[in-house]
Amino acid sequence: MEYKERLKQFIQELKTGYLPSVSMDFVIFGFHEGQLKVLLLQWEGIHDWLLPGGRVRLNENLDDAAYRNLRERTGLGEVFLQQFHTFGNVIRNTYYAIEETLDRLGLSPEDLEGLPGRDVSVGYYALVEYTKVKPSPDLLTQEIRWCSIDEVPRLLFDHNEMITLALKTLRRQLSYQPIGYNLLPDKFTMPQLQQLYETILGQPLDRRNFQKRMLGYGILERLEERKAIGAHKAPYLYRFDMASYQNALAEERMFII
Amino acid sequence: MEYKERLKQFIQELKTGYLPSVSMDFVIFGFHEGQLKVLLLQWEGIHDWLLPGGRVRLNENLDDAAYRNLRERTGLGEVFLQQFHTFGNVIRNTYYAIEETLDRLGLSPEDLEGLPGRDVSVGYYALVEYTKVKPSPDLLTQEIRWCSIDEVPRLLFDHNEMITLALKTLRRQLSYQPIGYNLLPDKFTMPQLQQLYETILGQPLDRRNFQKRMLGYGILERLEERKAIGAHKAPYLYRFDMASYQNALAEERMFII
DNA sequence: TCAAAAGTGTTGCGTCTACACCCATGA
DNA sequence: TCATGGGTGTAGACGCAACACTTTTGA
Repeated sequence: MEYKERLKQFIQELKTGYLPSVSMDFVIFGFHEGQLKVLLLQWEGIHDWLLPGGRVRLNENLDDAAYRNLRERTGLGEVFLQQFHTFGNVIRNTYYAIEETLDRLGLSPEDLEGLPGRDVSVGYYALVEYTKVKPSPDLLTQEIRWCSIDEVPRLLFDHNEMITLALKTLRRQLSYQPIGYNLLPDKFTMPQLQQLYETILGQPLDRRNFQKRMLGYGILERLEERKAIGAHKAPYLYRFDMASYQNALAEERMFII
Repeated sequence: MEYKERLKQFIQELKTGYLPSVSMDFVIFGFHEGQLKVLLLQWEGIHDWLLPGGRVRLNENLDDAAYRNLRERTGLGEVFLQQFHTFGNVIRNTYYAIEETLDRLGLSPEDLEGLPGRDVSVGYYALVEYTKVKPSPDLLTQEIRWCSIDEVPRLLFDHNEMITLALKTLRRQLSYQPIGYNLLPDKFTMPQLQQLYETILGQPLDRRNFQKRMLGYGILERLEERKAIGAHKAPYLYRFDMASYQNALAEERMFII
């Protein structure tokens, strides 16, 4: 069985080229059609979904590994990527027992000999621009796709928990840094930005106050008009003023919503 | 040389009983005489200081390992303990080169064979009540002691960076949770609490406003008087009302200072 | 000309800040 | 009785939240 061979080869590589007992998992957020989405994938031979993950090379910095793995999955280099928690429960698998998972993969415990029985996994969350992402499956992956945040199915291992915590962190983070620009196209309208905030926070916001506050931070640059969207007044386009933006970040200014 | 033998035995244990390539380090905060302190230790044979650390047993949850290690160092069980970052740079050693450190320990690189060349280290910070701590050195440790936060010397590895980030996290955390009670004795006065906050935040606070706010949170219980401290009006004693406190935490109420 | 969405300004309330006086105590 | 520190109340500033009308556009 060719797939099984590939799998074994993959495991062999794990034993030699990567840090044992350390892995990483990614909660990759995207925003599309008014919905917050996460990137999920499916291993071959298993019909359940899980978060994309990765491992650290022997001579690679942890954060570098994160960027590398993310690039391998999404094709994106320049993204917001941040550690949010390290998960280290022995039984991180709350859905299927490990044995059952192995069985479905067509493996026996002997195949894993020499690997530590468990990983400590560093959780990262990423904010990416939905349209720029080209999900690319790897050796083990059968399918990879976006899933709306409130339609996430039961995932393998502790990955549901990871998403929950990542979202919680993101919401909190939103008060410290204007994160929006990672999730939106270069040029966007104020209603789009507001919708993003409302989606992440899960609550409606006052249109006028929102605009006032956002402009008050002095990190947005207004461009010319934009028409298009139907029978309404055309909203302005904005762009993040990166200089002021970096400045604000450096000063650790608060962005309370 | 007996010490070297112990060291080798210790390393042997590492190879078999613990997760390879994962370690943890602790920034243990205490508060005493108006100063914020951290617990530092010194390895035998090396005159430099470093943070207490630990490793994870093969079958042990990460957080359990943290509590175990902390207990082994401080004798304390019930403390505030929280992950703040995972450090994974290949060269986490910014002071001495690893070789030099080995040399001072009387080891050669061969002694480490079989161990991965580097660790990913999960940083935890702890808030403990200064007077309750009984620092207990381990096999490798020569001395262990409290050090005022602004007199921390250059530490081995990336441990200075860890303290900096832990403190930053603590300051930020202070706005989300009233952390004070972990650092103070059961009964404390308002000026004591204020001093704690001022010390952690590194800025003076208005006495009246501070008291108003703290009482406003409804998590403090006022007790009878207290005399003692010199030729002044005796301040009230307070105690955290644990029920309301837990309640407030659960609601994720903000505690802005 | 109407419906739907976007742009903008003002008012009021509540909250935080700044500030001063009285009280208790030991020397 | 005085110096030192602790307890408390109030007035003003500020910021945020609530809110309504006008503009644009396509149907």
